[in-house]
Amino acid sequence: MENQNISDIIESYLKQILAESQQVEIRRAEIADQFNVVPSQINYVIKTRFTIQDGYVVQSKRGGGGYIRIEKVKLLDNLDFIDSLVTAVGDHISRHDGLAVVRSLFEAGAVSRREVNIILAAIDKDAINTGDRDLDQQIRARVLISILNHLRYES
Amino acid sequence: MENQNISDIIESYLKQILAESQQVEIRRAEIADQFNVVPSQINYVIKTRFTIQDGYVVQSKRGGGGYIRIEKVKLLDNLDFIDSLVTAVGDHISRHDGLAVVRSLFEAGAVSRREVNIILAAIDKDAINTGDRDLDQQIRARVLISILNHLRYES
DNA sequence: GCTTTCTTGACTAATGTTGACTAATATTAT
DNA sequence: ATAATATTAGTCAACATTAGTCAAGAAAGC
Repeated sequence: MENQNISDIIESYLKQILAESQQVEIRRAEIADQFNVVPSQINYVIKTRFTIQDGYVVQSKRGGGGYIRIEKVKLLDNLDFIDSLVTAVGDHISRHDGLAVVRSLFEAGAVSRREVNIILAAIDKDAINTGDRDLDQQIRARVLISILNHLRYES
Repeated sequence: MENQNISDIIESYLKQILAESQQVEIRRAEIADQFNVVPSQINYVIKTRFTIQDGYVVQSKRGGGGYIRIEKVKLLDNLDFIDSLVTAVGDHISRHDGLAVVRSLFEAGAVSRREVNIILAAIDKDAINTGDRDLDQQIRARVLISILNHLRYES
């Protein structure tokens, strides 16, 4: 209770709203003003406390009428499995190893055969081909992890 | 939740009409007046929210009796649907336009909601993020086209 | 002390709004 | 018919309004 930093307080404030509502939509500058912090601190709070691992999905829009929307999502019970695959992918991955990850997903029943083909198309060598082999593997890793993260919850 | 900006409001207004009618025909100045904006804002709304990727075709005429007509097109009727999307994607595509393409796929019944999420995850900004925006758009285009091509074989 | 987390602000990016100018089409005058 | 004028829509660039990124420094934990 004591010695709470401002990020924790903002986190609590948002989660209090989310306890009664499926989602919360804010104007960044407004909340920053309300808690007397710089706007970018709101990004920090969201980035550190409202991740997909925590069960939150965040959307935003800039410009007039812009907003940040935090949505609470239902996490599936495959979390440990997804975690292990995310770890396996790491920050770069070859096509061959990527294939193995996707095959694991299929064998675990996490994705259908059609979905396998979509994922494979996304990480295909013709799709991701910058001419820089190392960069390709990094992009492939990010694409795969992004997909894995979306398989954590039902939308 | 509130649509704060006027462009969203005008978009909603037009789409509400399009929900019950195949097309809507407006006089630009009239709508601009109705929503208290400058006429060119109507062009902005149409350009950003009623693209072919979104499944709309826009025709207009100037001069006396001029009009802007927005027509909702049935993508399923188009046998070369995937082709048209591939063309629309081109050799580079923004996240915004990519989203529209995926939405079209879904509305055409070419992919399920689950598959939509997988594809969106694959072309997400966190997934494809080399630090070079141009390169990102190129990769996003290739990934999308790779997926589109695989969908062509499956269906 | 060293490491991690938090705070801050300068800079960047995306999106929306406005108005001056241009272009196309229709109507009217000659 | 042709030219002049009126009536529409289109383009573009400046400006406004939001959110995002990043890195430096401060504070807290160990």
